[in-house]
Amino acid sequence: MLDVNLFRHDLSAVAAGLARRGVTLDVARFEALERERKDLQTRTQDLQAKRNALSKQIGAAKGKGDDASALLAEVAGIGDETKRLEGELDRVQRDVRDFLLDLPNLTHASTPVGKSADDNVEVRRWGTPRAFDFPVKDHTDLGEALGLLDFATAAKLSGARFSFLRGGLARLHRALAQFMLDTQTREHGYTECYTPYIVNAETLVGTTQLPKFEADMFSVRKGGTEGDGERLYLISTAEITLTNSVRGEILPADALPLKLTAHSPCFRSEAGSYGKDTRGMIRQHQFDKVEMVQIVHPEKSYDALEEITGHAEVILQRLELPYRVVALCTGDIGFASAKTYDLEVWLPAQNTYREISSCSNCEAFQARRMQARFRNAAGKPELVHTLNGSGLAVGRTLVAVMENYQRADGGIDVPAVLQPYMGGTTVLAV
RNA sequence: GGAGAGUUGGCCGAGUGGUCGAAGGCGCCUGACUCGAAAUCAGGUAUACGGCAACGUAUCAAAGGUUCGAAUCCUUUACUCUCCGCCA
Repeated sequence: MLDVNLFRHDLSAVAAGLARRGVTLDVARFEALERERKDLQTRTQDLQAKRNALSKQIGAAKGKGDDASALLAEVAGIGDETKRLEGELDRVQRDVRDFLLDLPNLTHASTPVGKSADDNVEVRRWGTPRAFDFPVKDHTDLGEALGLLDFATAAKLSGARFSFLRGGLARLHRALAQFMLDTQTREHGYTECYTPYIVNAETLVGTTQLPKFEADMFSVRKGGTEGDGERLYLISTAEITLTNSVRGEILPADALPLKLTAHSPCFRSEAGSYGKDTRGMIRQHQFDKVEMVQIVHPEKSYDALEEITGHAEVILQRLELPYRVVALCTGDIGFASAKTYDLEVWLPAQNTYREISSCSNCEAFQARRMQARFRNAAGKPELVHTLNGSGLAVGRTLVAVMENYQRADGGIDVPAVLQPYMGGTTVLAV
């Protein structure tokens, strides 16, 4: 959520900022809402002040044993009018909030301006795609031929866009997650967390999945589908739980930066993505991810973005997977982010780089929704900045390992850094 | 699932209808004292919104209700704790 004071003081600047994203700000609507809010607030508060003053006099009079009936007569009628105004004020304040909740973050000056993913800007490349002297297979063919990847069984159990792994591939999947977590916790100073996978609506508002993106979430009801209990949601990323862990908190300054990581499943309904990446494990309703979150001092957040991106890159480097870093343009960047780097890994079967990590600086956008603050040098609460980055998406990393490490005989070599996690296994053999 | 007790400021804790945004303590900040520190003493110390300001309004888990007036009374919800049951 953007700062309402920015709207009040420099509406045209906000409109210009949002225009960079291709979002048109309804200036007239905001101005109308604000006018109404101001008018209602002034009138309501005047009336409340009058009522409070009279009520105090009644109290004082009764305390002295005086007759208060004249005062009571005077205050009669104020009550109903106050209540009516309070209701209207409440309504218009909700409208203002809803208006703000619907708008994306302003992008950072360094975020390239563009309309779509085509306008993203490559920042750097690492590694050289391997030259194959045999026809490459994609991970689906490789996995199914090995009998380790089974989409038919997954479909029987759950439907499309789920996968069922067996044997060495299931273990390789686990090895990847372990390796990622170990690297981030031992070498980069993150605290490992285990978090709930089911969260309430308020949590999702904090990290901006609600109210705008409910269609992308899976939800359940307390008390079963028949119940009318509270609706809860399956997390689409551990960013949700890690970031919301500081919701409503005022952190001491020396608690920053707070660096958290978690390995979790992620559940995405991906409504509207039909037809894209229908084959294989690229786009699934359920996948695992190791997520990194940093809660930082506002002045440090852009340094932290470079750092967190580097932390994700280390994983790909250790796995010796070629990748490139892309700065997302204003037309492709996420709702809450001011600046985002995507890491794209080389997939030989697709002969292209595909997203495997996304590292974002949300500045105070999430913090404002969450009221996540720290006590600054002046002793005053100030909003923190929040960052998140995948370190990495485990399922897509598995895909990248399978395709980049495939052998002519259809087997898959185990990357050296993963072998200790695989009991010394060096190859998933035919 | 059943029974009971709770939820007040950064923290502890008082407050059962009126001048209570809230006693007292701790912590923190400023000043005095000191060569300096400790101790002591004095003052200060929530957040948001409106207003140039004075000041006003709201907030005592959340929502609703009663009342001229609610931290205080009523209803519902959430959470915490204790005991019983069940369970990995």
